[in-house]
Amino acid sequence: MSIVSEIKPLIVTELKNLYGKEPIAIGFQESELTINTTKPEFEGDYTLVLFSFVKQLKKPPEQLGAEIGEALVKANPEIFTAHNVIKGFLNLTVSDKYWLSFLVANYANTKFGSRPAKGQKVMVEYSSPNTNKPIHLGHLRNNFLGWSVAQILKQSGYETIKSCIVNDRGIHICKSMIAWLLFANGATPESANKKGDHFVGDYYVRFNDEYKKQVAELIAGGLKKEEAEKEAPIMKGTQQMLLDWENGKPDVIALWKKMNNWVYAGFDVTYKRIGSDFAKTYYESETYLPGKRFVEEGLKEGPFFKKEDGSVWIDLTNEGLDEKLVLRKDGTSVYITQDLGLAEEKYRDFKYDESIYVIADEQNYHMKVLKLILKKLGKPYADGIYHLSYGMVELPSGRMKSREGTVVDADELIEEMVKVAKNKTEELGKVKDFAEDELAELYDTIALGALKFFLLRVDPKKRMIFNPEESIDFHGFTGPFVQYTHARIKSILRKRSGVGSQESGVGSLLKLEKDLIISLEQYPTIIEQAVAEHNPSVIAIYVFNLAKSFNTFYTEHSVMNAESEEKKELRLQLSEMTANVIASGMGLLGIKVPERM
RNA sequence: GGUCCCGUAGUUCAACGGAUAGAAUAGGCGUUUCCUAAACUCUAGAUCCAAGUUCGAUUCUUGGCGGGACCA
Repeated sequence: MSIVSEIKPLIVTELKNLYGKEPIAIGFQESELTINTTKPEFEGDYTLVLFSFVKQLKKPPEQLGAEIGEALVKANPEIFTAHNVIKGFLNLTVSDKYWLSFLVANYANTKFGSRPAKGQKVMVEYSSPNTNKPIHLGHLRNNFLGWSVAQILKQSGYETIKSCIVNDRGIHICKSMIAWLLFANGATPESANKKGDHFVGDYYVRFNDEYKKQVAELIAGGLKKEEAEKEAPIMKGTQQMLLDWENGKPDVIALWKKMNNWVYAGFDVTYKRIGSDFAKTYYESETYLPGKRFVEEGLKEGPFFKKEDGSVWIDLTNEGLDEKLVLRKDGTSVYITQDLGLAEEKYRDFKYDESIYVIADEQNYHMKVLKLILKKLGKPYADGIYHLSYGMVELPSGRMKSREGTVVDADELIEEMVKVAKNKTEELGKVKDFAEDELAELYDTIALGALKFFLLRVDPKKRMIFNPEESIDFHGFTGPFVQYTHARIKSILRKRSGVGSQESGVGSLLKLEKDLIISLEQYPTIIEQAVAEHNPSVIAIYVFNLAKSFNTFYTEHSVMNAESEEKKELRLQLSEMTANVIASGMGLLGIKVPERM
């Protein structure tokens, strides 16, 4: 229960008491009330916007505000101590007593903001890599988002199932395979001393180089560009390999398994490092056939229909879209075919209430179609499908392009960040007594904290720009800033001797103390917002503001050398609760907070 | 050709239709015999354009201009 949700019914009650009998006022709804935190330049804590009542009650806002304010203070002296009206805004001051009792009740509660189980199941599908290349920056945004959203839901009382669909089949992996056959001479990740995903990715690049070369040669030999692209031997070989794969040719299957396993071994290392985990992993090689069956079954009952050439379609013109192809004329599946099958399979496996797909916004149309088709088929789980659409990560120079070699590799980026964390830490020299493994852990915590915070602090829906230089910054609106605040608080708390009394015995609060409590009090509301919007950035922004609020307080007022024992106790409670909320909020983002740094 | 998304300080991001549009960073001025200066304080700086709805528009509507994505 937050203060705002506590205030609202009180206001409704007073509105009814004051104006309920007037014929014009039919009813006052909590949902119609606009309550904001009061802007710092005005006196008060929370503000009721009066304009919506002005018309209804035909009273000037000043009079209206005065009447409501007076009635509220009179009826709830424990909560409100003062009010004032400026223009159309009623500013209410909440009593220090209220804030103090809130603090005493919650400062030691490390679960503050968590909710009891709701009995609802949510699947979160995220990460979903291709097996032909290593994880890059764009995947990182996906991974961090998916993990964080799942964590936020989990702490809000939902049962969550994290899943991943691996795109392990198709032309792309065949390209890596054929390049390996042609150029590797039997090399392996071990023999090349390379991470498996990078190793396989290199052959994908190698394929493209060779392909380009062959195309150029053919064009020089007189072929048109289109023909050359079709006729290049390496491409023909790849297409043959894809057919062989579908027909289950043993040596192709064996090679495919071998190379995919190299990739998985590489992915595992990265996943472990960034903290991604999955309760269930699906593989496209296993879901594309059920996808076809799914369509074939739907064909019997409509709404799928077959055209003369044998291709299968669904008509979405009534929904404002076109006819969509769901099975090619040769019976092979298209992208959406396997997604239909997978949706069915996921529901059968877990009977979810909601199924979140963390997928880039270039798939908006695709996901819309997927949901529409399932709805049209009358699937009970269709409404529960939610596309968590996120914007692409771009470089200052524009979109990352693998062909131009501008893709930011995840492993390299993390290494780079760790290096910067190490240099900076050594330069400051605050943890010289740390053992080597403690140091390594700290560098990882800071590096990943910076990276995760950077990618999660922006509204997922928005495209974002990654500037390599700025992103590595550890100052300002960054993960390390928040981590540092936490470490400083912990440093204070370590100095505390014994257990303080529950009641601090302080009667009133200073401005900065109160600001901090108000900020702390908003944490549960912020989580609710993050849940409703499927948006971790509100937590990142909140936790940053909280840290800033503490830092301002910290420089102004001493905790251990407070003016009195009572003040000291109060500030210890404030510090402890701030540390708890920071740790909790950062935890929701998948970011660790150090005891020292 | 059709559908969708986005335009806010130099830059990267905020702002349920609410008060003088917030931060961070880069720039300028300061703070360390006192709990960690990866911090804090002060300063300067922005809503793409034009209409409309509204007591009130960065937010909603329409039309431009600019950028991006997708579909056939």
